[in-house]
Amino acid sequence: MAATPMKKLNSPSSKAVAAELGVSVATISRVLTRPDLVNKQTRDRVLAGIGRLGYRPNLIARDLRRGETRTVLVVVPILSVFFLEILRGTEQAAEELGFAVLMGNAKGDSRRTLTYFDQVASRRADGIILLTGALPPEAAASQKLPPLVVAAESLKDGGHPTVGVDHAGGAEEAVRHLISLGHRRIAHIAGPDHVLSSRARTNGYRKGLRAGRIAFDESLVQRGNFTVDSGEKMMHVLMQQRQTPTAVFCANDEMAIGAIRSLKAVGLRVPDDLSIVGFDDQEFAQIYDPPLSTVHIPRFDIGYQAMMMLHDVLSAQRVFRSTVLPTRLVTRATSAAPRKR
Amino acid sequence: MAATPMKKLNSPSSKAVAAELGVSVATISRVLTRPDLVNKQTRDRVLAGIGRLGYRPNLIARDLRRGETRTVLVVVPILSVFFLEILRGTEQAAEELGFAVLMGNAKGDSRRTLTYFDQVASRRADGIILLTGALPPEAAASQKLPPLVVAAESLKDGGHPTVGVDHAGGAEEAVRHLISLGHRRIAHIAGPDHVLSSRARTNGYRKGLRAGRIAFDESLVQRGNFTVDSGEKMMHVLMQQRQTPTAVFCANDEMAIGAIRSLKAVGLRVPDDLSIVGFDDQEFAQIYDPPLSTVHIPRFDIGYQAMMMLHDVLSAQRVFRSTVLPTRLVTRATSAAPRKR
DNA sequence: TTGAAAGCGTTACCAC
DNA sequence: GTGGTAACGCTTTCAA
Repeated sequence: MAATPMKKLNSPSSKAVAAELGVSVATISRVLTRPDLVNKQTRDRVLAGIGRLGYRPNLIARDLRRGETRTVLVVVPILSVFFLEILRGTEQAAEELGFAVLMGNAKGDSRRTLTYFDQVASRRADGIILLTGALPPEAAASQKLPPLVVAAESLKDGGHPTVGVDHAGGAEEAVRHLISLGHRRIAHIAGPDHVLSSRARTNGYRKGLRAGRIAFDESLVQRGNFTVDSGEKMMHVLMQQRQTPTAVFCANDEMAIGAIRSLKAVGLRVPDDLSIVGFDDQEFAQIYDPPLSTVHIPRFDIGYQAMMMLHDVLSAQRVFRSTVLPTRLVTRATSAAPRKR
Repeated sequence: MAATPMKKLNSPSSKAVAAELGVSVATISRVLTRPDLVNKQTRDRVLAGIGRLGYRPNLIARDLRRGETRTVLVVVPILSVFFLEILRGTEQAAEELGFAVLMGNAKGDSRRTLTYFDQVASRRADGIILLTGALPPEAAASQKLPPLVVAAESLKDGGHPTVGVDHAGGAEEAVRHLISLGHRRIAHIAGPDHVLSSRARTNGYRKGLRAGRIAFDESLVQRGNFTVDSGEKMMHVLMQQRQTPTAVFCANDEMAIGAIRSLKAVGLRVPDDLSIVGFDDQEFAQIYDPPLSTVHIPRFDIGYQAMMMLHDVLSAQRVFRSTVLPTRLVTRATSAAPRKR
């Protein structure tokens, strides 16, 4: 046990270093920011002094002077795995651009998002990446929005730069996959109707059926709420129908797992008796038993692109580039040809 | 599609507001920070003006003046689910204390941790919560450490304030649980030897055996590396022994799942044929089929306590309080009495 | 190539 | 109760 490691760290100011070395503070600053402007001799002397004295420029003072923080705020609706990989992407891009990333958690409360808008109004960050899907209603009206990029939801929010995901396309691909395996009675456990991505996935489901010339059958779609439990329940409902499905496309991975659980409970096996496909490709999808066929969302890219786009917004005056990223079907062990009768 | 929502937001300075209202900047500042010091009439007038003009104090300037940022930096070794709940706890405490939380990702590179130390040397944050388990070797030597709390690993790093977890206690409880069910041949799939928490869990395992008067049998412990695959492999090894175990205590949940997978592959059932207990209580543990018996780590509390402790460190000069938080066994569906012979 | 000095937008001390 | 003003530590003209 050391004596007192918690030394109050009094890193010196540029003034102190300047005095010590007999140069001006301007020179110190230049050595750090525009070294080419200063004579090699003095430069080396200053550099040495900085090292010896352990000088660190006060970034707060620099930010104040420069009027920018080179920091962005990423606001997530809730702290969940889903956003982790997005965050990684944002971080990566931020690092490349020399930005720092601050994370804000709205905790499902749109008013908390407003608090974060305030952070940039207060100059703690230069801009915001919104992963909350929608602008808080209170803000939508306001004229004074911070530099903003909306990501992960392909909402049409009146022309903000957006990084979206092709939910419909992914859903369609999943259904086509099932069809190509030979399925005809393909059910759908949908997500909440008010979630835009959820709606898009249902649209994709219908489009997939149409492509396979399969009539849409209302009794084959049930609506869950993205939880394992709701998936389990809806699967149960589906199995009560007169004609049971041979495959189910679920709007997310949790519900897919619920569906499988429901099937296992009555002694049915996946994919032997029924095929299941999820959506999201969450981490547990490949760990699960059996490993889940699902639609992969390019989460890293979402984060990366959003950061890059925000950077554009920040440097240029106004940018309207928006992107929709493609999804990708990952076939694992829960989808197979239907049982022959 | 609106015309141009990306208005450059020119929030006015206190000087501008002061001029507009015919008061001094000092008054503006006081209204915001010590409202009791100013006459109710002027206060109301200023407040109204602030609202009308959309004034936001520049926090950067305030920080510079005050010499603190009321921001802490949480450094995670990697961006994984495990740290999510810890972060939630830190955030909660930070909010209660009026602090902001910045997250840094060391990406498994101890030198990157040093970069984050620099952030506080540069006054972007007041202190650091280290979730990386250990101080970077380069820093351990240095005298100039930032205000620091080490969390989630109960390392003895020369007297830094620490929020630890009782890994050994949790492991012991898991083993006692297995014993109480009637198991006698209890194997252990350990984690990497260089990870302190992993060693502590193995110690707990031995302690549990001792408590049950069961002789330690070296052939019953295999070392994995915390991945699903390693768990699978080690379980396979275990089943090659002359005398196979009836239960296995795994040092984390991933390896527990690997173990179960290995068993299923050879037609053995959990918990009918073998009991499995994991450690960590990750999210997927309760989703898995069958739901995993495991040792819960109070992640939220770790984060919460660490933030509170850092606050202490920041306000008092030097504090040496350290805490070890208890774990809790969660029995789900992978542990049961051994098969009768 | 270097230094002096004016700010950046606050806060807090000192007068009044 | 309120105003004037000197810092906080930096960057960036402008002169020399």
